[in-house]
Amino acid sequence: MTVGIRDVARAAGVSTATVSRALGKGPVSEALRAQVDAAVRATGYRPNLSARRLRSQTTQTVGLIVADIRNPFFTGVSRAVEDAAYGAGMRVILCNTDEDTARETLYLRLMEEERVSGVIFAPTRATAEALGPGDLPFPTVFIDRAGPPGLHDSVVLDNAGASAALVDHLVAQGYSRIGGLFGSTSSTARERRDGYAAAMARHGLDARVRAVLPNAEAAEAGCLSWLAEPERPDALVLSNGQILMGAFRAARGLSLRVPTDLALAGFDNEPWTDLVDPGLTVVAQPVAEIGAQAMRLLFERIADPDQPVRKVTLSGRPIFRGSTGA
Amino acid sequence: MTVGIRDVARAAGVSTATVSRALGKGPVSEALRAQVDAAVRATGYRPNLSARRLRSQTTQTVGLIVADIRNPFFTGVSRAVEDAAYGAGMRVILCNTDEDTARETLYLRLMEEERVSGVIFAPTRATAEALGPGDLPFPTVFIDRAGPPGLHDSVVLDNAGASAALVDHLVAQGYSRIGGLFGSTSSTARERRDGYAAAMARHGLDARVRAVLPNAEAAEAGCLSWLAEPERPDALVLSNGQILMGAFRAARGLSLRVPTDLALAGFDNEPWTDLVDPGLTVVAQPVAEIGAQAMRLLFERIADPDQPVRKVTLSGRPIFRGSTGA
DNA sequence: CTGAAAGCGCTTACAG
DNA sequence: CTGAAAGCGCTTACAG
Repeated sequence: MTVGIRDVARAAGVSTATVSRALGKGPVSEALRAQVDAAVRATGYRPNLSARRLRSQTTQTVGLIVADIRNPFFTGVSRAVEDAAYGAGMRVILCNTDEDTARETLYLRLMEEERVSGVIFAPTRATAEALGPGDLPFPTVFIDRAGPPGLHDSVVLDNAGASAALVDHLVAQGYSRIGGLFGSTSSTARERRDGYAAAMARHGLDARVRAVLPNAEAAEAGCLSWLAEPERPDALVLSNGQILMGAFRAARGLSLRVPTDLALAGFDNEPWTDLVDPGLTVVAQPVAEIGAQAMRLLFERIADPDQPVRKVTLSGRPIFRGSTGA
Repeated sequence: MTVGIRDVARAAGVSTATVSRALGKGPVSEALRAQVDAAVRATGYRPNLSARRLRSQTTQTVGLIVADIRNPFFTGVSRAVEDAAYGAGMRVILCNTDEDTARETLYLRLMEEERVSGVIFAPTRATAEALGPGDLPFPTVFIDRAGPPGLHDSVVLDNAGASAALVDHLVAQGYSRIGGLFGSTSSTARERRDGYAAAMARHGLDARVRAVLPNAEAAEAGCLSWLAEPERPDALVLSNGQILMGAFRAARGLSLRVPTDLALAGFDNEPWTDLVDPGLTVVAQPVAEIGAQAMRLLFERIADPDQPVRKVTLSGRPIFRGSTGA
């Protein structure tokens, strides 16, 4: 009932081999190609991709495993990855782990069973550290989170530098009791924390660090208790857009005036950050560039599996707004 | 070099048929199953899904085609769909059309080539109206946008009712020059427009309707020119979260005070809508419920392709905030 | 419960 | 340029 390549061949009066060549890039005479095209249209033939993949031993597929698809950072990266993939004639399988190591394992296994050409992966810190170079049976590029040095290709932000820029700015604005709230699951959050701590030390200030799960709800709860303490910070550095949102909610819940009572500075230039009052100071990440570079590294790794490991570090762009008195 | 089912069979001292049965639900003795499990672990075997799909003639895959993955409405729906799918042992292929009919055609074709079990689809109005019941070679459930009555299963919001509730509320708050800005590509936007117009007529007020592409940039530009006109509205109904954001930006750009100079009421209870000042009155959509119902309809349609067409209509929940003087 | 054999729908050497 | 034939890695009647 469903039409196969044999039906097309019969309708065109040629062999299945010729149909296959006409559909692909094989050498076929103009006359036969026209017959095949007509037969394809007449029969409504659609090639079976499972059969094609099995036979040709190439899936033309890349996997993209992100930590949180609701996070606009990953939405932006995934669009760039998809654009690059479709431009190269590949499709992408998108998976979302919710920062859960069990789901990471599950999806890594799925990628293997799908026989993907390669994977772009934003791993939790736990998984990044557990994974040796030989543990992944396909070329892999880490994004947003690099893992231990030298093991995997990666595209990341200069996290320490970006954190330091925020601290320098806050100090210049006159703040000194500057706290830092960072995600607990990613190496990126850790780098941002370390960059914050180094900058604080450079200014001769005490680092005040806390960790939360990187979502708005957890961040709000963490800030509500922290900001109720007598020794509360007069400024906060927040390690991503979700945590920044939670902090902003907490400040509002406690009726703290921003930036007078509390300054806020974070990551990710999400659309809402300049919609609130005051606008929020953030480091904008080059999401499209991150996705595009990741695909480039992946393709080059697929083409030459034995080349040395590469790490691309991109700079963030600080945007100073009212939340830090700018 | 890559290990196949024959290698596992050899290692376990059984036939490939037994390995296949042990991995699936076939009848196998406990002893042999244990041998197979050990051999799978020893060899690191991963089944080839392309081969499995080709041979078993079932892909265990559903397609999800959304109009804009950056829109939190679709992100929310897709999470619900994925949860339901994985719970049923199926995977999902997610595609994003950007409201572009050419990409809709492309992805519909991809779904066919992937031999998906079924598709959940948020079509543009143009595509929904062009598609007869026989034009889709797989079971399909429309979400967010129903298309012409009686042709396809669908899960939608009571759009007209929700629009009317916003108009009634604005009238009760004392507004009368109430304009409506609606997306130009979806049947949903059209229903919201019609519900708005009917409610305005019921109140004896003139409807003032404009259309834009459903993204924040286009909406902001449209509002900037509209609100600069002498006969400008004193309140706006906006047909989705992106358009609402554009309108809010325009009001700020023109230094209009909300709700004194201009009231705003829209759709989609996105996290930022209660973060801005004043908070924005919106109709919250039951995104998780929409996704779950769509999967339910799809599974039932797959199980019984000849059952009558069904349409599930869900109610929105109005949330009144400061942007309408509430 | 188990194995030998056929075959899912394609692509690709191999001959011509 | 074209066709006949083999085979990708599985699953599933068919016998036993």
